[in-house]
Amino acid sequence: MSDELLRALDQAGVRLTGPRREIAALIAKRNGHFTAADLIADASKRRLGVGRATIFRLLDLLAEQGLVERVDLPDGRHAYVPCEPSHHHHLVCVACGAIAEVEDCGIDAVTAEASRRSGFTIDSHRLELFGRCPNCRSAN
Amino acid sequence: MSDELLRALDQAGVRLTGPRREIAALIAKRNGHFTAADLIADASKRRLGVGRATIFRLLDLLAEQGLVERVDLPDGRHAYVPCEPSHHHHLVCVACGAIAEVEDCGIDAVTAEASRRSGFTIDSHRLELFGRCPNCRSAN
DNA sequence: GCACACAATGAGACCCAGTATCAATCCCCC
DNA sequence: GGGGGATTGATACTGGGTCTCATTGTGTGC
Ligand SMILES: [Zn+2]
Ligand SMILES: [Zn+2]
Ligand SMILES: [Zn+2]
Ligand SMILES: [Zn+2]
Repeated sequence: MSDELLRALDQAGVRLTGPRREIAALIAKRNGHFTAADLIADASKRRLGVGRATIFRLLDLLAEQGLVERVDLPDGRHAYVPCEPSHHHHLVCVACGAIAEVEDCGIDAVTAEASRRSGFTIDSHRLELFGRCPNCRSAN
Repeated sequence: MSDELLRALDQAGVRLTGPRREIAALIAKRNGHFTAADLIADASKRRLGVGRATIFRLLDLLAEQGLVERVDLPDGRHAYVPCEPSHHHHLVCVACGAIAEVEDCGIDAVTAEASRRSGFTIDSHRLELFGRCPNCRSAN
């Protein structure tokens, strides 16, 4: 479950403290995207004594390591998605929050063309796809 | 300058009030992206009596009409970009905030392929490109 | 041009995400 | 097992954005 996250953190030379283990477990138990507020609520519901600040700090750490990625939802909320530390994008179900990963984004051609026309150099890009997962589509 | 915004609002059946005209003028005077806080600062600097709430309300309205688009900066801030109400994306200079528009995003193929593999239906997408404009690149 | 119904405004309180601070505590390595 | 530096949590704080509501301003029909 959360072993994967913990192993990756350990590998990166991060101390595996009690609170971090507990938060990692909370993340592992979630599916789809989640917000910091979700984790804070989870933690308080289970009366783990972890503070808000610690949760934000761990999320920053995980994001740095690419183990989690920030997604900006269409409504402006900031959410996180657990993911592989390689370049890819996310397909977000707007109904239930389920996530699918898009491995090869294939927009290098798009960025190259945009760069040529505009004269900008392009350092990075962000692509998010929003729709409905198979479950939510049929449940409709 | 701001006539374009005002005309579009009028066309949409929105009341052209004094505060809205003033805020539209502030937006027209900006170039590149701006945040709500920027506009609030502008307004207070010129001692226009417009309230914070009015600025947020107009931004929502403009966004609804597609006259302005929300951009999530890499650092998580929410900014706005004045733009045409047609599908397109933005190329944002991370150094000075300059904006270029990418007319044809050309990622329909990407979304179609992602949809096929994942079983999701895709309603919308968001693509943002970050880099440096020609000025900032040479100024380096 | 005038009055009226109703949308819009602004002041302020309010809420929530995220950050800063700092003394107490905990890991990890020796 | 001990020591030193990283981590933690309580708390205060900031800043973005929303809500409320009494007051004002707009467009409209006459
Ligand atoms: Zn779904
Ligand atoms: Zn990509
Ligand atoms: Zn620039
Ligand atoms: Zn597009």
